[in-house]
Amino acid sequence: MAGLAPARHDEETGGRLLGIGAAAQRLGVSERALRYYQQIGLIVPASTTPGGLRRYSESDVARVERIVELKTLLGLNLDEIALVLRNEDRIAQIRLTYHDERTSEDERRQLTRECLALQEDLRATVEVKRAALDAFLADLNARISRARALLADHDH
Amino acid sequence: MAGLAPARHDEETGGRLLGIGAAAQRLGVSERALRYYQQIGLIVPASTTPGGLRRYSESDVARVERIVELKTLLGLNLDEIALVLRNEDRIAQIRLTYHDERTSEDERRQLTRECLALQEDLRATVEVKRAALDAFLADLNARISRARALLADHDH
DNA sequence: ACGGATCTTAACGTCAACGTCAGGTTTGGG
DNA sequence: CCCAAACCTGACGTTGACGTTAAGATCCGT
Repeated sequence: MAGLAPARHDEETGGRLLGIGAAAQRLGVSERALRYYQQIGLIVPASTTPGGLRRYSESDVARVERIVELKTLLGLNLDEIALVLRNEDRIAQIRLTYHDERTSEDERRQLTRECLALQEDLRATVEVKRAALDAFLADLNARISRARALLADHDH
Repeated sequence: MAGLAPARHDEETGGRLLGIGAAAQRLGVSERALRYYQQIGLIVPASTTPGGLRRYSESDVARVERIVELKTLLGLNLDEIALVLRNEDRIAQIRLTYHDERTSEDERRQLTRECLALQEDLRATVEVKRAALDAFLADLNARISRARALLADHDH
């Protein structure tokens, strides 16, 4: 089974669904943002009431948290985030298909390779960013050392 | 003597100045962006022709490179970038007037300390980002390892 | 079955960071 | 001196990611 993976299917949502207001508050984003994310296909609430009100599950919340992370941390725009999420959805689907009896050995290997390639692609871009950030930090530290030297010199 | 904002000593520009077109092409930004950066006070070209054409020095180019770096790498907006650059200009100016008789010891120490604080503040935010990025990478690597394990298992 | 909080869609507004003309000016090579 | 290329200054347009009403529907506790 999935260890810590959010492979939660909505059969297991246990009734603890959030309205859009509560979800927005917990996430620290606006209701408008949640509707907008849905509008552009980033997320669909786990269910809706017969009257049409959005109900968000915990995995929905986690998904939005990921959206925010990808946005603030990696600086991706919503189109790029859509790509990443689609990849991850694909991976989840592959994992499901993988355990299906009707899936052949060859198919499974193929799917796993595809999944691996997608993840490694993302890792490559992230590592480029990390390297650049390290260089930036090194430069910054050098500047700080020089300023410190100036100070120490003056305090003689 | 235009000693207002840009404290770069371009005595040694050796005539190798770039027009806005060449500068933009080398930097991979638009001419409009360069004019806009000037408009909001991020950069002033090293000189202008008597007719009013902008001429960019190598240090101007370097400055714009820094702007782009701060933008793409740290995700700062132009207002925040203005803050960082002004701080760095200040440090450069302090370094230049280091042996100026008219600056008192106390003044120098105060300025240096102030700049140091600002730099360390920037470093703090950058390091937070770096830590988050590392966590992100670790998670990604874990996912990749699991996928690899799946593959190896199947290749048995 | 009612009323107030919560939510709906639709539509227009906003802001940063430029893009894109239009119409006139400057420059550098021949 | 001439002219095409490069450049200038406004001024208005665009795009992404929402913010903000407006006018009405839905949910839920009593």
